[in-house]
Amino acid sequence: MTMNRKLVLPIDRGSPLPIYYQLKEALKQQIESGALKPHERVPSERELEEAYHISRMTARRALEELEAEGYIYRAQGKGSFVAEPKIRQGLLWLTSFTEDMRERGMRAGARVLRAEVVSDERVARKLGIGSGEEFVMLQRLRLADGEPMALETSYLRRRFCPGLEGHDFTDRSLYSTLQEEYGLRLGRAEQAVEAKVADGFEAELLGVKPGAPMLSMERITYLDDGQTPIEYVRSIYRGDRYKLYVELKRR
Amino acid sequence: MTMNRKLVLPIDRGSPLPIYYQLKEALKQQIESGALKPHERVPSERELEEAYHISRMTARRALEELEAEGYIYRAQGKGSFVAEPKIRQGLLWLTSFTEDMRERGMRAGARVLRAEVVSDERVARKLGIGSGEEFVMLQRLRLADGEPMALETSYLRRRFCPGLEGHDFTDRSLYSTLQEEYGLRLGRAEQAVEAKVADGFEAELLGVKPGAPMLSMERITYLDDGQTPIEYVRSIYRGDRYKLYVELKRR
DNA sequence: ACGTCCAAGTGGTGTATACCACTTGTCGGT
DNA sequence: ACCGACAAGTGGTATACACCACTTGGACGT
Repeated sequence: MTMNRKLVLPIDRGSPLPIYYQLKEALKQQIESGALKPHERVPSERELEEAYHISRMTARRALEELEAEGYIYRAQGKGSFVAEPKIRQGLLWLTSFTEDMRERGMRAGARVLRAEVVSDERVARKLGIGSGEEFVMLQRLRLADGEPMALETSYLRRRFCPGLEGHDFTDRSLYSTLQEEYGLRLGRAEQAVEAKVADGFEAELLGVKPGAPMLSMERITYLDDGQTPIEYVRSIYRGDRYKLYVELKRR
Repeated sequence: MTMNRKLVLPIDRGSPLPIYYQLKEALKQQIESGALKPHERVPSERELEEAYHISRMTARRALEELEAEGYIYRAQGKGSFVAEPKIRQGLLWLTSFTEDMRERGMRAGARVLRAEVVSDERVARKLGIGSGEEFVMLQRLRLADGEPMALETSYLRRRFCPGLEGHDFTDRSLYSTLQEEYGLRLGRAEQAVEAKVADGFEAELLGVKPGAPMLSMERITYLDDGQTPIEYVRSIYRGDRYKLYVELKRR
């Protein structure tokens, strides 16, 4: 194809956003919208260089990042091509239950079981903080499309979010409340995933039989400074409704 | 610190390996050996430039890749620093069982249960290829420190590795055999993780009770062109011995 | 003694250039 | 008709340079 419909992508040299980033996002949008189809050729480094009057290294950087994010694949001597739509990554990203369900095409909901101030030595130890500290403990039955999906128990350090226990989290995202009401921005988390079987309490709440397979997750969340622990969560998901999807790369 | 013990890393300009790669691997080795400790400063881009008479962009590329692999973290205006091991170990990579167990500090082993040529329509459909294609099916009981850990069933496209079924994979890594004997380099994989309970067959082999919790994984592996499927694997891990540790980042 | 400012050092972005390895199609000779 | 050589185009590596944003610590003034 030499017809080369030019794809007039909006690159703004005055923007505070880097050029390679603007170019990357523009191409990404072209791919996600379907304007560029899987296995279709994407402009080469030198074509981009000429089209936007940028240096090849800048064009290259945009393409490199698109490759790293799985949007395109590249082959020496051949060119760069649109990759097949990948499975959305459930692992790797720190998201709330609400965001997770939306990505899976389901509607998130909750039934608040407990919301109170507690002290808990075990939790304090997990977070590596003094055992005297108080937590806001929030236990919710999480629903997806109205059906039970998971039992989620969060412990938040009260000194960072006093009064949190007074909010109603039936229809409200915990993470957006932390951000908007308390100015707390989350940065990263350490999560452990393991298989369990449902005990009587969990089975009753989640509508499965005792002994049914469950995915159990334990998470420690840190603020965006990367080192201040803010939350400990233990979640148990129905094994028949919940899978994790991961894209793995070779090191 | 200006004392600057020089860390004479071996960089060979005549080598077919790229300079940035040699530098990256050398620094990686320094970190893994403990010569560079967590949160310790690693040489800056300009220091590396001068020390090895390479350009800054080359030094930069080595550091960028180390950051992407979780070995270091970088901060504008401050420098580059060694990351804590748990960060690195929490990043998921496409690895073999052998490599995974080594990271966990255990010794990997295997008992080969089946190694034969088969056709399987369901597997072909998973890989998105023609249903007539033959596979080399390899089923192994995987051991960690001599104890059963997982049951692993791999299907490899026979046209890419004819005769693979003749090898003995008791002590041999499947992935290194693919690389060394057939020149097949793996690039990426899509993996699904879910909770299951052990059936009678699995329980017997793995030494757990029927109904015990298990982590089940399904993986499709692609060659390093990013689009040619080469392998379908189904693994089932003992829930009492195997957990996933993941480092989550905020998007 | 205290604060302000600034220079030096760091990583981040961008340009311009060169050569290499690999793929593909074409032109030309046999 | 075949095949080899070659040119053109692609991504991969490397150099050298310039300027920016940000952090830190020390010099300087008050």
